[in-house]
Amino acid sequence: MPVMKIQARHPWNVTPQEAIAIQKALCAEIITSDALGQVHYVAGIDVGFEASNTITRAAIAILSFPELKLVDHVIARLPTQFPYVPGLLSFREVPAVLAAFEKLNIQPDLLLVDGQGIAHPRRFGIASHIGLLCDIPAIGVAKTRLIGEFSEVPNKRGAWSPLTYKGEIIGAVLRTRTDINPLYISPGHRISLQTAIHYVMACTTKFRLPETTRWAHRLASGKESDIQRALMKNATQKIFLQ
DNA sequence: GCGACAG
DNA sequence: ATCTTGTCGC
Repeated sequence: MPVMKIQARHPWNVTPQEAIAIQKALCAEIITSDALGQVHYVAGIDVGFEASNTITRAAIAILSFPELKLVDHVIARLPTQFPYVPGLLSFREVPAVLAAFEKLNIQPDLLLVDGQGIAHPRRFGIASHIGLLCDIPAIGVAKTRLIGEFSEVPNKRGAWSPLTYKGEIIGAVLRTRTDINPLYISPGHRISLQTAIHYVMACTTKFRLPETTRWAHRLASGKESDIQRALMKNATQKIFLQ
């Protein structure tokens, strides 16, 4: 039974120029201090494409926190209607993400989104956009850099270097594993950089990417066989305890 | 003008 | 993002 309904705040069938204007207007509402409660459920959000990019597929995986067990997952498919333009990623991917949100049976307390938060030319990356529209604390977790400068990160799990842009700290280059390339973390909405780093580390176990992201990625890739197995295993344990 | 450029 | 097998290394 769906538990979320997202209010439309602006159109999506817009020109790149209009999209930039929307970003500039909405970025004023982004909160980069901690405005979150207890975290019981963390969501991983990822997007993939099908049929020569004509279909956008969004996946959301909900994990219990801090156990990181998969407790819910949804997939939504929508026709793609915006091109990939660096800086305007959310206008291509978010419509499908919102459709997925409306299918969720559990409301997440924190979102880990593939892509940037405020580490964006207009401080309004996809994690900020999703966090604001859903009014849920959100963190941008990107595998590569969009903007900003940084110095080399110490080669040790948990170490990080500030990501700066025009004299401001907009994020962190975070080493989630020793000897592995770092991730680019930035607040999306209703969370500080320090707290964002804390939750990303808490969601990362033995791989480079957080478990939330890994589940969402598997879902967005279409390989659902082991996902169903994990859900069944979980359900079976619940029944066993009753 | 030239280079950079999340997914 | 996506097209895709084997393969190098811990």
